[in-house]
Amino acid sequence: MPELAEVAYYSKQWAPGIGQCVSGIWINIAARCCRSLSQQTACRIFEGASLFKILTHGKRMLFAFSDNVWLEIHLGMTGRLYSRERGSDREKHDQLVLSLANKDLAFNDSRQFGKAKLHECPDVPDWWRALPPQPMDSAFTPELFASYCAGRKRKGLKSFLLHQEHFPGIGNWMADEILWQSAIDPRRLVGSLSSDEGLRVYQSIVDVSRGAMASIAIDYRNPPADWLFSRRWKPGGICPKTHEALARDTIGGRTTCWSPTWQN
DNA sequence: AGCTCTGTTATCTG
DNA sequence: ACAGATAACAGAGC
Repeated sequence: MPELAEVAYYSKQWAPGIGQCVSGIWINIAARCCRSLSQQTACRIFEGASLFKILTHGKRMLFAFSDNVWLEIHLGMTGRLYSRERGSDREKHDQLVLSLANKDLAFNDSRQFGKAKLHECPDVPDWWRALPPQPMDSAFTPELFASYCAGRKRKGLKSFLLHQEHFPGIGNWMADEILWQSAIDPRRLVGSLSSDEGLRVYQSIVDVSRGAMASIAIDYRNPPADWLFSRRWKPGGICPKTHEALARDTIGGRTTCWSPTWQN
């Protein structure tokens, strides 16, 4: 489920815990997504620590606690975060629950493809600072995009857009949306783009990222109704541009939805 | 019963 | 070196 804006949305679900002290922690230690944690270490590290800041970057989340504690969470395919009343029953597929003064903060992940990891350091970890600009940031410029393209000319466009080192937060539906909005066939190679087409893709990356942040990230409301978004999920969808049937196929190893005559 | 899936990683092949 | 295909992870939904 979670791409850029979904991750931002879920990260905020833990905001009710800001300013509160950790009084207990439960870990599903058998779960793959918690394999780097130990109950004992977590209890020691979180002793007396309080949550004070929530950071997100692409599909990554970082929760800052006092006492040099940082909890990194990646939601994988099915991860979600919840805030519940203190003492609520654990739910199916809960993997980690932090008990605070009056809230329980839960990381729930049915498929366990996500990841929870602890860091101990006085300030924001170096690797976090070194992450590339997010696609909605002003530092994500046409020149930066062009430099990414320059090194990947023989790469398929669809899988290129899914590269987190270049486009942090972009996932499968966003990549399809970007190519649909820029009217480019997802089967094209990066090196085949004209400079005008490259600029269109760049602009759509920015527009889709900002549009998702302005809708999904706020309250999980859908992006604008004229996006591909609402039509892409099931076979039989109709392209809002051409009113013709959308195509579905596996491109770059991922299910891809596009509009054959609109995108070329 | 069998197939799919908004993610990532390792491995094999060309 | 690069790029694509495939499998693996583990569960839910259709």
